Order: sequence, then structure tokens, then C-alpha cells
Amino acid sequence: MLMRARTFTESGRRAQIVTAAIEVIAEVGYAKASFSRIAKHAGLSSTGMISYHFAGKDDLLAACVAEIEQITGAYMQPQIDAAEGHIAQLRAYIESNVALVGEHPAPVRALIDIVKNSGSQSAAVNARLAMVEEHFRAGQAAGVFRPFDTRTMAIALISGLDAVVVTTATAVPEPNELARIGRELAELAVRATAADPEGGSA
Amino acid sequence: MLMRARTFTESGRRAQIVTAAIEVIAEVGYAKASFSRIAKHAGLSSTGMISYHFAGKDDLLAACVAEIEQITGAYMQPQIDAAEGHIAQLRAYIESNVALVGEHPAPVRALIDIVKNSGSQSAAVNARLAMVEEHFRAGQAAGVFRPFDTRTMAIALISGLDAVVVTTATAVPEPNELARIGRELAELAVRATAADPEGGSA
Amino acid sequence: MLMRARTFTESGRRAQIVTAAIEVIAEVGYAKASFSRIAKHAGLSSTGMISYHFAGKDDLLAACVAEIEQITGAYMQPQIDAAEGHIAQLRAYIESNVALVGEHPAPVRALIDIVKNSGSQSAAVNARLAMVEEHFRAGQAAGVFRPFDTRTMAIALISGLDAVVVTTATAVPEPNELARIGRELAELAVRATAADPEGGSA
Amino acid sequence: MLMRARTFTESGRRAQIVTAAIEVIAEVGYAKASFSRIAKHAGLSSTGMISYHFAGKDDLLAACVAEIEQITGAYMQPQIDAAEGHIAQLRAYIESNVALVGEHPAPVRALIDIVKNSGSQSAAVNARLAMVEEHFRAGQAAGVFRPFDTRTMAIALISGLDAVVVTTATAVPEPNELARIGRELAELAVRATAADPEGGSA
DNA sequence: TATGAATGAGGATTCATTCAT
DNA sequence: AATGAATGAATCCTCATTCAT
Repeated sequence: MLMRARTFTESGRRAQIVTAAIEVIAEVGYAKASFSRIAKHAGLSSTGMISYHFAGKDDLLAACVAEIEQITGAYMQPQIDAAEGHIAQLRAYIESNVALVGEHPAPVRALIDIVKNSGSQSAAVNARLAMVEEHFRAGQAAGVFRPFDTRTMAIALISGLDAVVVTTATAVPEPNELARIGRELAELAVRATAADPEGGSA
Repeated sequence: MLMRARTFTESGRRAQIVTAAIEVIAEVGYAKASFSRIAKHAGLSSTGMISYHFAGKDDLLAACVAEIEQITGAYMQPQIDAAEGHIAQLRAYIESNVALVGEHPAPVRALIDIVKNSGSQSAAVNARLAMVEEHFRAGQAAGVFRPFDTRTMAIALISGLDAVVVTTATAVPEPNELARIGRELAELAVRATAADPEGGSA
Repeated sequence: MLMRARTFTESGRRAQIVTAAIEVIAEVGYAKASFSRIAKHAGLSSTGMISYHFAGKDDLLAACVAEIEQITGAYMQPQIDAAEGHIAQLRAYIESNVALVGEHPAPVRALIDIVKNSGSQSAAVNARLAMVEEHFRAGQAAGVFRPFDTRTMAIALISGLDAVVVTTATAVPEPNELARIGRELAELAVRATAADPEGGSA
Repeated sequence: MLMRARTFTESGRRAQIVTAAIEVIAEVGYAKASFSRIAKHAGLSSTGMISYHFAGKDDLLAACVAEIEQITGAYMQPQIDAAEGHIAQLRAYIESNVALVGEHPAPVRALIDIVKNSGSQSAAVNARLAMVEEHFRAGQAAGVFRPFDTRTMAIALISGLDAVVVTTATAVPEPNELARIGRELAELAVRATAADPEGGSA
């Protein structure tokens, strides 16, 4: 299984602040997403309000990530589950991720920005990586993926995917364009990972 | 031709500051690379020195990028030029880029960090993208690359490459490890881009 | 008579908060004893609870002082009353005060910290001073204490006593050590105040 | 030797800030001596100015202590040195310390407030204690001081002295009053520490 | 009687930049 | 060409208190 959402609904103000934070991060980037900017965006009169609801910037950030994963999972998981076979699921993962940009541009951009800046410190980031790796290993065991370093492949593909998504998300393109880009990326990934058909070796 | 160096030698103080800035960015990241940190690292007593020589943070950053590209180009270009054919050059580009981490870890990490944070604003970033795209177009025209959206492919591959490089660079690995990772990535890229041998399968 | 307890039992929540406040002050010091820290220590979910029961920080503080004096008086008064004569009572006052550290370290440390920071503003502090002064005056009238400025002597001895107590209290020493220190201080005070035996020497 | 000053003259702004800080601490107390209050008192437009010249609050505080010790030493040391014998020097120490209040009320009050709040963390505090203790030990060896726990005695006397000084300093009394109080305290200390004349034992 | 969200001022510190020397 | 002091806005965070429920 590829991707799993786990987040309980935030109550009241917390949710409001998280939403505002996600939008601000998506808009001005992680580095410039200060408490005052977020407070202003949320219609709060002071930054103290945020500090009241969250233990610190890290806490707020974790809440944002959790919320985004909730949104992301709810959209992507059904499409991934509907696909059969490792290759089809890989395609579904990538295409639904790109398509997600059309539905929730802000959370997508925000998440990618957070991932970039938090590096490998975030548990969520590593979880995402681990899931993709596990998918690759299972596919390799099943013989549908060729032998390759699963970690290197996972990092490269996920980062490439993220980069395209964030580039795409800045323009908020039409659905057709998104679908096309999704297919392009999926094709890239499938070709990069699929086992050679029989006898062939490129 | 893939990659091109364009930087005239910096004079005295400027060069000293740029070098310090690159090392600081590589060490603490773009976001925390403040003038005072750079000045301290460069052995300067005040940040005024930096402001005196550079119009602003953007200017310093541009100088850093130029310097890094100079270093990068000097290392990678010969290896790329030595390769024959579009596919071999693509391999050479990727493998030499990964190998570069072993030779100049700081500039590599710094550049990637800058690219991440400056987004698509930087001219240098776009130039890098444009070069790879152009290489893809030429290869497609020659029939050695399959048809694909060159921009999407360029973004995905470069970002994936960067992500692997930065992950690798944090550990300062042994040369053998680097060479292996380089080959993994090159294989990924070649499979993702190469035209089908005959009869096609996609 | 040296020392007098005057505090009616606090009701329910107030008492709980006061106890928590005393422990927090003893632990982190008066300056860092914020409402939120006290609320957390008391198992309360919000600081509003404290503000509801006390008019302000000063009010809470006064309640703490009263409670501490209650504890202190209950322990020291019997020992003081058991002593006969002004000099013996002075010894009993000091020795029982030092011994008190072994029984109730938190209230002792808290009180001293409060005294230090509230300066001479607190009524309780002045009351303590006045009692000791009165004891000195009575002893002087009885001829067992030499002539001296009772106020200066009272301030110096009480403060010196407090300082030794707080220093001692940080280490949580064994009873024997406490008893020894108590005797040292008592001897100091007696020598400083006692009238010359006969023929004088000044 | 009792007390030793070691401070090189501060340059320009630093000195100005230190002076302002001392006055503010003397006026509103250590706890409320915020950077903004100090900046305002010093006629500075921002607190950033202070942070520019001092590494942090601790650094500023250390500079204040050094400056005060410089002032204190310059006043007290000659008077102490002029006294002959351990007992006379003890008297000189105490009397000159009390007299100092008349000359430099702010530094005296500030120092005591700092000492109270920094507890035993400060090197300066411990140095002061150690010097007095050493003086007691030497006097005991010479037979002019009776046997007692030098540490307990030093803490008690110094703290008592400080308490009287700070109480006195709040009123800024006339010189005669100060001299009288100094003699009272000196007498207290001498009686508490002096060896019994001969055969006597109190 | 009790709650806990909201407030807004104030805390220290870091930042890029300016300017007189 | 170079310096380093000065600036003031912005950073996150903690504080005691208030208020509607």
C-alpha cells in the first residue's frame, strides 16, 4: 500500500491557524512564513495567539504537515487503491499527485516547501520515502521492477516529482495540462524502474 | 554542449567573501547564512564589509552561484566533452555531477541549497534547465531520445539528481559509493529518456 | 515572644494553588514562577483559574507568605517557647529555623526567595523584623543584650541567617550537618548581641 | 588582602551602556532591568544597540559587575590596606563598604541586587566569599579569630552586611548615620569572630 | 464556581543596511 | 578602499489578565 493518512480533525482555532499557515507557506515560502504573517492572514490580532495554541514553530509545522497529509491521502489513496499491480500503482501515485495540484494547490506547494527546508529531519518525509522504497522492493521481489538501489531511486523520483509539481503549481494550469504532465512523469518513472520485457537490455 | 562556465575571476576581497559565503551556506543552509555568520567565517570584523562589496544579499548570492558554476564547469565539462553521443553525454553529466561531491562538497551543497530556496527566480537556475532541455531536444531530433516533454523531464531529472546529491553529500561517502550512485542515477535517466530500441513497448 | 502565626485555613482550590506556587517558587525561583508554570505544577489546565481565585500576583504571593509563616510558626514556635531567657530563645529561634530546612525545604527556600525580591515592601517581612527587634529591645532592657542598634542588628542577623539557610537548602544536607550549622549561627548571633560578662571589653 | 579590583576601562558606548544598566538595576531591580529600559535610560533608540555591544544579558551583567567591582575596589581597598591586623582589616572592610553607599549608592545597590539574583552562579560572588573566608582562616591561624566554620560565617556576615547596605541605600542617609551603622556592623562582626580574650568563654 | 480562549504588551535577539570617518 | 558603530524592523516567545460561557 502506498501512502496512509493519519490525522484527527483539529478543533476550532487550531484548524484555522493551520489553514492560514499552509496558505502562507504556499504563498511566500517556508522561510518567510513568520508568525506575524500567519496571524495576519488568519485575521488574528497578535502572534501570541499562535503561540498559545502551538508549542512553537515546530509544533505548528507538524500540524500543517499532518493536515496536508490528511488532505493528500484522502485524494490520492482511493486512486492508488483502484490500481492493480505495482506498476499501475506507481503510475496512479504519480498521476494522482500531479492531479492533486489542481484540487489543492496551496497544501501541495506548502508541503513540498516544508519538505525541502526541513530536510531529512521530518518524520513525515522519511515515512513517505520509506513507503515508496517498500513499494519498489515489493515490486522487485515480484519481478516487475528491475534491480536498482531503492533508496536512490526513491529520492530521485520523489524529488523530481515534487519539483515538477511545485513548478506546475505556481502557474495553476488547466486540468488537461496537469493530466498530460502526470502521464509524462509516470512514464518517466515506469521506464526508469520497470524490468526489461524479456531478453532486452537497452 | 551541456554546461558552460561564465565567470570572470573575482578580485581580492570579493573572492574571499564569496568563498566564505559558499562554505557557510553549505554548512548551515541558505536560510541561516546571515551576513554576520559569513563575516565571522571570513574573518571579517563587521558585516559592513560585505555590504560594501556587494549591492545586497541577492548580489552576493549571484556571485556565489557564478563562482560555483565556475568550479562545477571546470570539473564536469571535460568529462562531458569526452563523451560521444547524446546518451553518453547525459551519463557523463550525471556521473560527473555526482562525482563532484567527492571533490567539492561545499560548493555542491551550497548550490543545491540556493537552487531550492531561490526557486525559479535565478537566471543561473534557468540557464541550467535550458541547457539540459536543449540537449534533450537535440537528442530527440537525432532520434536517440524518445519523444517527451523536455521541460518536465529536465526539471524532474535535475531535481532528482540534486536531491540524491545533497543527501549523499551530508554523509561524505567514499568514492566507490559515489561512483555507484552516479551509475544508478545515470541508468535511471537513460532509461527514462532513451528511444525504444525497435518495435517499441510503451 | 518571638514569632507568631496568623493565617486562617485556605479553602480548597486556593490552598492547592498556594501549595503549588510555593513549590514552584522554591524550585525555579521567584522571578521565573509564572502563572503558567504554577498552573502546570498544580495540574490546572489554564492560568485563568489562578486569576479567578487571586486578585493578582501580589495577592497570590501574600497567600504564599501567610501559608509559609503558618508552617514555619507551627514548627519553630514550640521550640522557641520551650527556651527560657532571651539568649536561649535567640538560640532556639536560629537553630529551629535552620532545622526547619530539613523538614520543609520548599517553603523555607520559597520564603527566602520572596523576601529577597519583595524587599522591604512586604508587611510580613517587616513583621518578622519587628518581632526580632522587639526581642532585642526586651533583652537589652533586661540587661542580657548589650546596647546596639536593634534594627541594624535584626536586619543583619536575619539576612545572614536566610543566606546560610538558602545556601544549605540547595544541597539538602543531612540532619547532623544542619544541627552543626544551626549551632554555628546561633553562636554567631549570641556573641554579637550578648552583654559583656563583667567589666566589659567593647 | 581583602578584595581586588580587575577591570580595564570600557570603551565608549559599552561604558555608557554599563553605566545606564547599573543605574537601572539600582532603580528598578535586577528582575525588571530589561534591555528596553536600559536603552531608554541610556538615550538609545533601540535595544538592538545593546545586543550589538554585548553578547547577551549575561555579558552585560558581567560587565556591570566588573565595573562595580572596579569602583568598589578603588574606594575600599586603600582603607582596608591602611588597617593593620586581621581584626582591624575586618572592621575596615565593613565600615568602608557601608561608607561606600554614601559615595556610590547606585553601584552598591545594583551589585547587591545582582548578587541576590544570580545566586552562587557568579564567579564574582564566589570570589568575594572566598576572599573573606581566606581572611578568616588566616586570622584563625594567627589566633586572633576563634574557631568557627569559615564558610558559614562568611556567608552570614556578607549577606547581613549586604542587607543592611541595601536597606540603608534606599534612603540615602547622611554621612554620620552611615558611619554609625558601619561601626555597628563592624562591632557585630568582630564580636562574632574574635577569639576570647583569655580564660573567658561567654 | 470554574473554564480556557483571547489579548496585547513586553521579553531578548538577529538581521541587512547605512553612514561618517 | 575600508571600517565598524548605529539603526530599527522583524524574529519567536512568555507574560498576567480579561471575558464569555
